[in-house]
Amino acid sequence: MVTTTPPCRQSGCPISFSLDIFGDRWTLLVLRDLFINGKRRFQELRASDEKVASNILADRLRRLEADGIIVKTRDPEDGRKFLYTGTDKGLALLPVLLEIAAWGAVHDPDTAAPPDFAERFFADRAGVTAEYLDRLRQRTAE
Amino acid sequence: MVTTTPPCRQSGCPISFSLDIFGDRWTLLVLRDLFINGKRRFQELRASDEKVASNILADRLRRLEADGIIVKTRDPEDGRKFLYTGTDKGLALLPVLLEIAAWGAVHDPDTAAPPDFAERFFADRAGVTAEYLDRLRQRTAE
DNA sequence: GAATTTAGTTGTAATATGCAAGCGAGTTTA
DNA sequence: TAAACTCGCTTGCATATTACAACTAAATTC
Repeated sequence: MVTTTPPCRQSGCPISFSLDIFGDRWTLLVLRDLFINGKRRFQELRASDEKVASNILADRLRRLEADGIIVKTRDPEDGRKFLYTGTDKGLALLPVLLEIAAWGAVHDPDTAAPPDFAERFFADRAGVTAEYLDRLRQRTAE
Repeated sequence: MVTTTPPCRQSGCPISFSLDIFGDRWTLLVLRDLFINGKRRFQELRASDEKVASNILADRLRRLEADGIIVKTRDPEDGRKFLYTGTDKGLALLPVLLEIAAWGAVHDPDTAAPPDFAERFFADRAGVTAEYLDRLRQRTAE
């Protein structure tokens, strides 16, 4: 079985604290799919380009819920499915995700990001972030 | 030996690209010590609160240099030592580090971050980032 | 030139991840 | 109402990564 115990480095450093939660190879990709790509269900998350293993995905979703970053609810339209939704604490990570995306867009010569994304983001971080947040809220309200 | 081959997920996603470079348990902590805590040498980096193993640290420094994020030079004052210094590409990650730090500072009840750090950062991201960058430049110019 | 410091490497054990197969609960079909 | 089908996982096992301790080569100091 996949462990659920965090590394627990506990040095008091806020970066160390954050990385104990999402400083691994998969967690931020899951949050990207949830918060930027608008995915909400297990199978949707599995279908990401990076092909996360189902046991790893299950483990990360469990941790994220335990850390209060997402909540898990049954899909009212199909009782087999669950919906994963970001909490306020989780959505507060959107600026982190976009900052990482902007750096990658600038430094990856083969990026698939929209051509003007990084430029727009650096010119108006708050505005672009709010834009992505609105888009997410619209989709999760459907 | 510790491998040096990156995961190479290559999906075109800028977040995935970035995480291939620093999406592991140690790389961002190394960059924190270099860019925020002003450390420059192997032993200084080893002495971090999180106690990174020497083989892991050596591997991460090697990768960061290969990815053009830091450069390694001999210390002119002591030929046994090397100095690790951020490139422009590397220093462009400072906003990522500070964004992560701000989130951690807000959500860690036991944070050791300065009490007003997150508040100041959210009020003026560019200003606070420039402040940290100046502080770093001063120290590396010594 | 002997002792010390620095920046690592090497071997081995522990831990995390990747992959394929399977399973139980809920849903659809007949 | 029962069989077949989804969905969200779990399990077992192989591989990859990390942790820990000991050791080494090069440069410096005494």
